Amino acid sequence: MTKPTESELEILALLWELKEASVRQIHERLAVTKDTGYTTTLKIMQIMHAKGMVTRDEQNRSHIYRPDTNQKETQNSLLKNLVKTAFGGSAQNLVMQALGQDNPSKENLDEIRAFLDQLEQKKS
Amino acid sequence: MTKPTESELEILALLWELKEASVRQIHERLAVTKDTGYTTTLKIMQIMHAKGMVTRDEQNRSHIYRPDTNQKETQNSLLKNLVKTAFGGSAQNLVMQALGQDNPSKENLDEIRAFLDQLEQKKS
DNA sequence: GAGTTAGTACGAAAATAATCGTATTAAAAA
DNA sequence: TTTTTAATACGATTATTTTCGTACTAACTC
Repeated sequence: MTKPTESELEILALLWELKEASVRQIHERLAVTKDTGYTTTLKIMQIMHAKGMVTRDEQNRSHIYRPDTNQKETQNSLLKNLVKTAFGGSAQNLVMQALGQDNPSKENLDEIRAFLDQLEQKKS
Repeated sequence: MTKPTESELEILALLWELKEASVRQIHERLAVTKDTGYTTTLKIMQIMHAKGMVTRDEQNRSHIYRPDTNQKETQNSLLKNLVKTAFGGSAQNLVMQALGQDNPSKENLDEIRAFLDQLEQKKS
């Protein structure tokens, strides 16, 4: 599992969200926040396809792409890398930093608490 | 504040940890896990210096480098970026994923709970 | 003092990633 | 049927990052 580049990751995240999409759809989402040409998006998606990160349905003229990269695995590997390189190896440090920055709602907080309880259950 | 590259980040993290270090020291730490030449490490640290990410004491023949990049700010910006690109914008998602992967101890869990309570306090 | 070692400086090459222009063509519209 | 539109393919350029070789020199050793 090779690490996606920054651009690839942006596209992958959209595919995870949308389940499937054409180049045009992806491009329009990207274009909201990023000033990039259509053929650039196309090219990157073609590269992703060549790398096996996505599959595509070529039945129709407009190809439909689907992610073929495990979301959780990829996220974990990125997290692991970030913990290692930027947080001196401490995942807890990262977690607190992320929480502190996010300003979560009461509901979010409770949800995280529930999640913590659940983790603790598993340990026994 | 420009985003450090992957290699720069590795070095920066070591400097955050050590407070100060020579190129040799950094290189020896890096060499444990990474197969890279001494002058490569040197060059990257020179670039970091040129960018103002680190300061250095040139009094002695062997220069001593110190981080001149805010650790928390850098971490936050990296987190924010990761949340955006890989976690569909949900910091909570990232937090849970990180926790689930980390398998934290009872003590860690309690510490995080305390931190959550503290966050909630601040809101009122 | 001569030679060796261990540093820095720095240009340039190599590797990787991102961008875009142009050719081609299928499908839709006129 | 002709024209226009919208899609893919893909080479080539540009930008960025990493790597390394070589020159130079201060300090240490003999």
